[in-house]
Amino acid sequence: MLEIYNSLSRRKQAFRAPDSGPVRMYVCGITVYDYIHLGHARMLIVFDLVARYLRSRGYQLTYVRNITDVDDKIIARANQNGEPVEALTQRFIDAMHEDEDALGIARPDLEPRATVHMPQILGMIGRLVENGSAYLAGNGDVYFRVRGFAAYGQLSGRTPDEMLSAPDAAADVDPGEEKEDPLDFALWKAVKPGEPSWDSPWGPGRPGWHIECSAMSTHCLGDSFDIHGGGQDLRFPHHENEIAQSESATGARFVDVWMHNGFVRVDEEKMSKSLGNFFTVRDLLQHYDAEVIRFFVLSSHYRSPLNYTDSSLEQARNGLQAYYLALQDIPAGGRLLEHWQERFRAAMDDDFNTAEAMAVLADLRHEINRARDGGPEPLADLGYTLRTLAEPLALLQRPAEDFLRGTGGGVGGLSDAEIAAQLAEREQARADRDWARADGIRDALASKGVILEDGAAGTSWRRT
RNA sequence: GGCUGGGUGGCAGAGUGGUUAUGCACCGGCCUGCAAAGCCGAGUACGUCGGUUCGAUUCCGGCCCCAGCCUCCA
Repeated sequence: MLEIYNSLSRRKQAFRAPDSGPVRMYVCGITVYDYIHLGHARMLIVFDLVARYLRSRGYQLTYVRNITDVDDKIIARANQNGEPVEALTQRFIDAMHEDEDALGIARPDLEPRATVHMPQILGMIGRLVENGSAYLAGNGDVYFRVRGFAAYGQLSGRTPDEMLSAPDAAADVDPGEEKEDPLDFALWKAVKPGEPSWDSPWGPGRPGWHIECSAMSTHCLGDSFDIHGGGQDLRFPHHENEIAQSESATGARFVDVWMHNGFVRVDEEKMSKSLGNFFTVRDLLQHYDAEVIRFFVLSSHYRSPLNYTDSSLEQARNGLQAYYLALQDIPAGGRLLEHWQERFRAAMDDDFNTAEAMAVLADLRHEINRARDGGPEPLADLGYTLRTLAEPLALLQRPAEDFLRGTGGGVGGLSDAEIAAQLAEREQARADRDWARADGIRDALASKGVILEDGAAGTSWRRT
């Protein structure tokens, strides 16, 4: 039985799929004004994992992940670049897709963009104004009346009064805002010079950040849906506000299960743009295979902080390499060994505990190596089982040679042909029992990142 | 100040009221011309002070420390 930790109830709960129709999942995606970094990648990988695992468990799933393509930062960046907003966002949407593809992240079923859902956004704001949940201020902004929503604070575990007692709470109201209450937040921002705008019943302007997700998620999935995900930092205020808006507009319970992934840290500090301590996916891919990055991300539980240090990806690479070494030359065919599946499933059913699940895969790998010397379970079955179980993790799906001989992201290394030539030369040296020369060639290759292994069936090689 | 979540062996990272997590690294042995990979084996843990218990890393309480949110942020 699958259990998922629900941020709303603050405990693990048995997952209940809808009585009919697919499981509906919405995840807050990327605000596109720059290249994605490892923190974004974690979110993308985690929910890709959730989607894949749900499907592997037999659920039908509709997975929606939005793209925020209008907001303060985007506008600021576009102005800074002297570039139209649409050009900027399209550029980084393309870049995001490239990075996703590289990381083996399957596209969600729907990828709605805020700027093409203005009718839905305006419709929801209209309903909120009509039923008194929101109001038009003198400055042309439309605000949501937080005090009018009794359940406000349920997700963040704070009452409105507690929020106001924060040290800097009074500073929440920016100059130019005309809120009835400091906690109120903008649904619609009146246009300012140099900003893109859309017509609305309240005058030209653009949507606030939170409303797009309420409008697009309910538009794509219905007033109520099953899972809503995003990074930990979105829990408040973004998701709290989504609940308030959506439920005030529809009168229905918005979301069943809220999932929040933990942060990536760098030397125990949050990785973020504002701290400047981030690594973009593109930079990392220059040095490491994408699967190594995925392996690293999945090595810890999705809710735990993931600490990135200099050796993190080295460790991950060595670890992943061992799996592919075990999978090398495994006979084709085979069938799924169910007792391994049970162990794996038990781990994954426990709130997607990939760390535990990967320990099962490590044991399985060990069993494969033992089976080569004749074990109780057939090699082909063990290999097939390992690959099959790793499917929802999107790991170990390539031919072993591809991974082991891949460029590893290294630039300027030896070509396959050059390596082959060196190997032939070394074979001759070995045949001549000229060990000094053979070892010299091996050392020279090693210094260029090529590892040789002499086996019964000849010498094999791989790149580090 | 309020609210979250944490403190596990050299590093990463699960888990459990009494029995080996797992991986990487390191050490010994086997294998190898020597290596590598693999196998076999060893070692190094559970922030701190109390409490409950026959027994706590695991439950309870205090304390210390860390990270995050309370403002844009995956």
